[in-house]
Amino acid sequence: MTHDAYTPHNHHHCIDAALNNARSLCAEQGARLTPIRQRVLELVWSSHKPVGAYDLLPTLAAEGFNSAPPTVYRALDFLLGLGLVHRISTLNAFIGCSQPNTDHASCFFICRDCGKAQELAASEVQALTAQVERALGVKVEQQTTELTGLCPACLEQH
Amino acid sequence: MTHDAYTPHNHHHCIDAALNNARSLCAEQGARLTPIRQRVLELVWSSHKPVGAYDLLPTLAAEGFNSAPPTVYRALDFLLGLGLVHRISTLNAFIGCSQPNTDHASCFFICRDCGKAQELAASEVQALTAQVERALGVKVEQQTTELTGLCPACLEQH
DNA sequence: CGTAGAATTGCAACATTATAACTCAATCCA
DNA sequence: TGGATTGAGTTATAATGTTGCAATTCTACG
Ligand SMILES: [Zn+2]
Ligand SMILES: [Zn+2]
Ligand SMILES: [Zn+2]
Ligand SMILES: [Zn+2]
Repeated sequence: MTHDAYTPHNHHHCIDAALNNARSLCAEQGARLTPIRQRVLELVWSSHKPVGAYDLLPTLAAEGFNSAPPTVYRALDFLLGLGLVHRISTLNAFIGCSQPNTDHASCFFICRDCGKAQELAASEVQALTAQVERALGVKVEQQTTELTGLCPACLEQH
Repeated sequence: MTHDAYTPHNHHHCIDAALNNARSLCAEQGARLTPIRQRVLELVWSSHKPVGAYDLLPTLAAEGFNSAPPTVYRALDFLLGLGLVHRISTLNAFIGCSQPNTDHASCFFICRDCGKAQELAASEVQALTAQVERALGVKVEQQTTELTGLCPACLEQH
């Protein structure tokens, strides 16, 4: 975790890193990072706040891309498949993955005030998987955790 | 946890227990368990599978209840507020809470094959909250975890 | 009782999120 | 080159969830 969403930083670095990750991952997997897919990834990474699919449409339209829902959802599905973005189910929104090269559960803390989300590589998340498999005799294939509350900055303002 | 969703059992006991819990909780809090609220709770508890809001409409209509979306969503909101049901965000669905008297995070394992969901009172879930608060300096107010995979029975069939 | 205030419900319209079905264009590979 | 595969354009529609307001029912209090 290089940049914390709640710590001021030059966010262009986040975007650049995300694009570089995407390019190398696509090259590696023989997947095509087409203009629209790349642009959608950039837009998702334009902040640390989860963004809705429909939020992207106006920007894409203004830039001359096709901007019908299927276009965006297809791009998002592609990015989800490669693990470059995560879906935040409680918000019906999407956010860039900050560790796209590792197989990991989707685990985020989301500030209910400023909306910024921080991905977590919590060891307890892995422990949870193991415990559930043991307790229930099941096989866990996917795991999403969404924590909501107040980030450090928003805590101070209250 | 009296009944495991993946263990055969007389499910009427689950429904009865849920209704009794609801009645006493409502009495305690001065909340009104109106016919439609009670019926929605029963229907949510009619199986161990999360149920969509719109799935309830036809049944309610057939029983003479008003069956417009707001009716169901209001009943569900009421039940959510009392902690009698949980929302499964990844499925846009609702399921009865199996421990409605305790303040707890929403944590479920959901079988992707048979659809049955089991609520979990995992200690790791609590540990996760604490770890995140420590690591990020945030205040966690809410937490939902959804694990997907195969339950014991469906594991055998594969 | 009887009535004011609050909570609940009925109802119509609408908003948001996501997908289906079919077409055509671009790219890849033999 | 030619055929297969993949990606994108287009239109329509499905699925999920909300707003606003009027009508009704319940509750509390005198
Ligand atoms: Zn950043
Ligand atoms: Zn914040
Ligand atoms: Zn049961
Ligand atoms: Zn519960």
